[in-house]
Amino acid sequence: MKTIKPVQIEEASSLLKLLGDKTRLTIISLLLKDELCVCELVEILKMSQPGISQHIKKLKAMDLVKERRQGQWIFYRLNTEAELYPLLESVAAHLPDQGDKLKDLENNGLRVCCK
Amino acid sequence: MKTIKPVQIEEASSLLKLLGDKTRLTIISLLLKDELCVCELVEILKMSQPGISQHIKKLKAMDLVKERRQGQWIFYRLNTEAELYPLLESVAAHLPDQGDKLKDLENNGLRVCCK
DNA sequence: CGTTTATATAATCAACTGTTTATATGTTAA
DNA sequence: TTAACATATAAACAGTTGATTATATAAACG
Repeated sequence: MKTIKPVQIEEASSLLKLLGDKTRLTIISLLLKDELCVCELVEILKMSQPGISQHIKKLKAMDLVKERRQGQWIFYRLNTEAELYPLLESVAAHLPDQGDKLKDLENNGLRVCCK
Repeated sequence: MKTIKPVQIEEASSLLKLLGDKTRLTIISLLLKDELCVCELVEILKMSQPGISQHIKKLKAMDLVKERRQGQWIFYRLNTEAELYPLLESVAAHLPDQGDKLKDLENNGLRVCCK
């Protein structure tokens, strides 16, 4: 059994509010499998590009994701060193695997490769 | 390591949205220690009685709490058999203990005893 | 009965949220 | 430099939310 360092209720509720949105929670569970760029998320979530960017912005504001620019793309990944990451991880452990969504994307030739 | 039965992202995000409110998250963490009635929560959270009732109503709608009437009071407790309880419990494990709040209440003679 | 206490519901409202379209920034390649 | 692509930001807007006050329901008790 791993020891858990508690977080303040205020911080916890802020994180949970972010996760309490279907789109963002899906983004998080996808990032759990692999880093992704905005255009890939647009395809998977069938949502406008600015919509995705807005969600990413909120996740960044809570220090939950890191970015890595590669050419014209910006790849986002979970920040495993975030103070709230352990809580995020505990939540994620209850979510269904999203690997199939990435496979679908790849099969449709929409995966941004060249990493 | 306990096996986790995954829940749909839709359900999970609904629960997390509920928990993503400071007041409700505090209520949940208090109920983790003991059952409580509305008037006790009003004292602890310094909020209007209808405000508390509205939050309780939302928690009930998600089957997260059970109630037990005793005279004029209605005591609420967590429903440990709820489908989403395991996720709730995982989240709660990261929250600070709220035992002191109940102690304070007791010391001020505001605890509804006679249980 | 009427009064007090506890809780629920209704109505209201300001603030916030998630989305969209339009536009700006920035990188790549012709 | 210009065109194409990826992402960010701005503005707008409908829908939701968390709170309050006012009122209703219900139990306890004189």
